[in-house]
Amino acid sequence: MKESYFPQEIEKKWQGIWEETRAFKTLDESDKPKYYALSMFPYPSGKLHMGHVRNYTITDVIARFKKSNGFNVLHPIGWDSFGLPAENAAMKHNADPETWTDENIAYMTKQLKMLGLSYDWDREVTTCKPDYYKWTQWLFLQLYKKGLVYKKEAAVNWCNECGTVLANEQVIDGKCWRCDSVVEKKYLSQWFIKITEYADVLLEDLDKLPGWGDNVKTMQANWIGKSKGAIFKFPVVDAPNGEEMYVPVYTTRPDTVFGITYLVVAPEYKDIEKLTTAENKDAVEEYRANARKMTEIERLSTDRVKTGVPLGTHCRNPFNGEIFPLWTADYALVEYGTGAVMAVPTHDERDFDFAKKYNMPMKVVIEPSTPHPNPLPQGARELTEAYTEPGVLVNSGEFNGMKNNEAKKAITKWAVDKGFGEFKTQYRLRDWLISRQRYWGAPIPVVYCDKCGIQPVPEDQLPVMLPKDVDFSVAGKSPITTSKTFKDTVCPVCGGHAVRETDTMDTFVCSSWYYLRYADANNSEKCFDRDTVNHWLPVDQYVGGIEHAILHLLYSRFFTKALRDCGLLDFDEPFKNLLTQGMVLKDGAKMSKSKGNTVDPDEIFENYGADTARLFILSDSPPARDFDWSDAGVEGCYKFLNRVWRLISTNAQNITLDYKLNFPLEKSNDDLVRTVHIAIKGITNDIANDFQFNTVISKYRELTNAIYDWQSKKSELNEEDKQVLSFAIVSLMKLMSPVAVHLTEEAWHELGGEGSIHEQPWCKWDENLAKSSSITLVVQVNGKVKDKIEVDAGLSQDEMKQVALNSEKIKAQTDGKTIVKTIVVPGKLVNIVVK
RNA sequence: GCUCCAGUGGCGGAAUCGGUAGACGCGUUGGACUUAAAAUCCAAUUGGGCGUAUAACCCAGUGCCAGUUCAAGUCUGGCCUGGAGCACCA
Repeated sequence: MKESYFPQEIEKKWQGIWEETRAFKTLDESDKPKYYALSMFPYPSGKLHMGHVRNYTITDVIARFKKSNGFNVLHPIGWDSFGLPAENAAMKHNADPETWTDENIAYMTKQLKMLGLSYDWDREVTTCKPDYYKWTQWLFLQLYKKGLVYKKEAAVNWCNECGTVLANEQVIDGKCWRCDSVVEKKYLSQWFIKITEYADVLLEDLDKLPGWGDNVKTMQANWIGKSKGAIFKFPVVDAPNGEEMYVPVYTTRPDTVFGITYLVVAPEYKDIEKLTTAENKDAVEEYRANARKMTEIERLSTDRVKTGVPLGTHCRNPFNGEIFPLWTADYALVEYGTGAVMAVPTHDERDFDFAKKYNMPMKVVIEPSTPHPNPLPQGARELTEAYTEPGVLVNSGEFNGMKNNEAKKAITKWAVDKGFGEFKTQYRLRDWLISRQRYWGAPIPVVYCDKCGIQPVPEDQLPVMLPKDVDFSVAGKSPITTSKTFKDTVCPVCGGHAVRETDTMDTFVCSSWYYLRYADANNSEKCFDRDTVNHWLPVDQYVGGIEHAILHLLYSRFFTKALRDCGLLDFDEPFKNLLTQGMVLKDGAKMSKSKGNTVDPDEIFENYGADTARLFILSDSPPARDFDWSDAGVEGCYKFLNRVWRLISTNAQNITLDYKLNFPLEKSNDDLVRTVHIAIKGITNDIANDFQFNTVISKYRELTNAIYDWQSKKSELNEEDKQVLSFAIVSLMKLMSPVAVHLTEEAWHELGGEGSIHEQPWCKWDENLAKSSSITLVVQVNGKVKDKIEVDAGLSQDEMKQVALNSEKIKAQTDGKTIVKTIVVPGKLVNIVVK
C-alpha cells in the first residue's frame, strides 16, 4: 500500500471501475425494503457550482448509508433542460438551443461523475428530449380532459426582457424571478392550470408532512392564503340606468357591518361604468386611466397615500337601512374577493386612512370589553387610529352587547336567512399560468380549427415535436412562430385546416413530474407504470434549495394530487421528507460571478480530490444552515484525509479484515473497543437524526485521534492489540465510506478486501460497550459544579453519593451547613443541596 | 403589519431526557523535529480577579428581563436584534 495519499489517481481509477461494473444500478425487483433518495435535478447551465456539490453530496451520503443498512435504494439524476438561458444563448450565437444544452449536459455529467456520486445513470431523465416531453404533453392532455386546464383572457404578468408571461409564483417583489426586470400587467389570452381547485387540500395536507420543515410549510400556507368570511350583497339605490343592481363584497369582518360608511370598488371592477353617474364619469375615467399606467410595484406599495374618486351612486345597507356612497380606489384589488370592499373606517386601518383623507363619516360599532381603561371616544372623529382589537358590539341594533367574534357568525347567519349573504372561504392562491411565448419548452398540444375551435392533439400524435426550422435572430416574438412547417396542420375532428398553438409550457410543468418518471424511466409505452410508481414513490428523502419552497414544491404536490385523481397513481404527496439545504457562501456572501467570490469545483477536484470536497462541504454546518466556504477549511479536510490514509497505510501489515465488523468483544477490555462502539452509535444516530453530517465528521476526527492516541501508548503490538487495531481501523473506514467514497474503497481493496466496501453492511454497535468503563462524576453543591471525580461506571446511586460526600472539596463546601437534600443522576452527577 | 426561523469564544459550530457550556475544526500563540523550509507531532487558546513563578483557586458567562426547578443554552411568559416569506388579500 502506498504511504502517501494520491486522491486524483485513486478517484479516477474507481470511477472507471464503478462505471464499468454498473456498481450503482438499481433493480426494481428486490426483497429489501425500498428507499428513494432524490436531489432536485439541475438546470444544465454549463458548470456545476458549489450549491450543486453540496446538494448532491448530501443525497449521495444518504443513499449510500441507506444502502449499507439494507435498503434497495433508488438514487437517480436528470436534467431540467428546457428554459430561457438555452434560448438566449442560441439567440446570441444564432445556434441551436439543443446543441448548447447537450454540451452543457455532457460537461456537467463529467463533473458529477468526478464527484463520485452513486447514481443509476440508466434512469437519467432529460426534460427537453422528445421521449420525455411527449409525456409532459400527454399529462397536459389528461389534466385537460379532467377539466383542470383552461384558456382565458386575463390580466397577466408580462416580462418584457424575457418576452413572455410569468406565473404569479415567478414574480418576486413585482420583478421577474429570472432577469429581475419590472413586470407589467397585460391582458392576454393564456393557458392556466386550475391549481386553485386544490387550494384547500394543498393546505390541509401540509399536516400530513411531519418530515418537512415548518418554514416551508408556513410559506406554502401563506401563499395559499386561506381566509374565512362572508359575502354580502348591497343593493344599489340610484343606478344611473335605473337597473336593479347589487354590489357584492367579501369581508372577514361581518361583525362590523353596522359601521359601514362607504363602499369601494377596484378601478378594474367589471360593472364600474354602470355604477358611475354622468357627472362623475370624467373623473372616474381619468382615475382608472392613471391606475392602468402605474406599475405593479407602485400600485402595491403600502406606504403610498390612498387615493380614490366617488362614482356618484349609492348603496343601501340591508342591515340598518343606511345609505352610503360608492367610490373607486386602487386599494381595492380586482382579482381578490369580489373586487369590492365594504369600508368600516373605525375598525380597519386602510379604510381609516382613506376616510381621514376624504373626510368620510365614521361610526364606532365595537368597543373594548368593559371595564377597559381606555374606552373609545364616542365621537369617532377623535379616533387617531382604527380599533382592530376584539370587543363588544355597539350601535349594531339587535346585535348590541355581543362579543365581536360571536357576532361574525350571527350576523352572517342573519344575512344568509334574509337571502343577501353567504359564508365564504377565500384563497390568495391564483391559477397557475403555464403558457410561455418562447421556443425552448414543451409545445402545448392543442390546435385551433377554423371550424371546431380549440382541439387537443390526439394522444397517438404525440409528441408534438419542436420545429427545427426556426430563426432565433428575430427579436420581439417567439422564435417558434418563425417556423414554416410548425403552424399549419389538420384538425383532428373535421380534417380541415387548423393552426397549432405556438406557446410552450412553463418549465415548471416539466419538473412537476420528473420524480415519477425515474421510477420507470425507460418506459416507451406509458408515462409510467402505475404499480412501479406506487412501489417507489413517495420519495423518501428529497433534498434541495429553499428557493423552491413555493414554486416547484407546490406545483409538484398539486401534480401528484391531480394525477391521483386521474387514476394514474395511488398516493397524494410526492415527497415524504424534505431537507432544504442552506446556501453556500464565501466571505459571508452568496457566491456569484458578479461578486467574484465563486469557487470552481473543478479546481477543488484537481487540487484536493472529490473526497476532500465531499468531506468539507458536509463538515462545518448542519445541512439546513448556510455554509461558509473557506480555503483553510478545505485545506484542513485534505490534511485530515491524509492523516486517515497514513493511519491505514502505516498499519497495513497489522490489519486483518477478519476483524471488520464483529470483533469478539468479550475477549477484550480494551478501551479502544469501547471508543469504536461509541463512535458507531454516535455516527449512526447523527445520520438518522436529521442528517447532522457536521457532527458525523467531527466524530470521524475523534475516532481517528483516539486510534492515534491508543497507538502512541503501545511500544509493540501483541496479537490481541492487532485485532483491536484492525477492528478500529476497518470500522473507521466503513463509517467514512459514504463520505470519502474513493479513499475507503482504495484502502479496502489494498487491505485485501473482497468486492467493494460500499457493499459491506453498516457497522453495528453493542449497547453495553457503547459507553466508557469509567465516568466523570460531577458533584454539585446547590447546583454549582464543585468537583469532578473519575469513578467506575458501574457505581450504584448510594456509592456515587458516598464518593461525593467523601470528596475533600465537597466537605469544605458543606462544612457547618445542613444537607437538605441530595439528588443523584445515575452515571452522571450528584447535587447536594445545603442550607 | 402578519408568519416562520435563528441569536453560544476571534470564526464555523457542539451539547438525546433540563444535569460538566464551548465537543470537533479553523485561526492565533508557543514548542519539538529539520542546516532550512514544507509536511508532521506536542501544548495553550470564553472573559475577569491576575503584570512575574510553582500551581491552583474564585467570580461571571449561551441576545435582554422575569419565572418554574435541587439544577436552565435547553422549559414558560414578556421583550430586543438579525434573516426569510407573505402583504393595501378587505
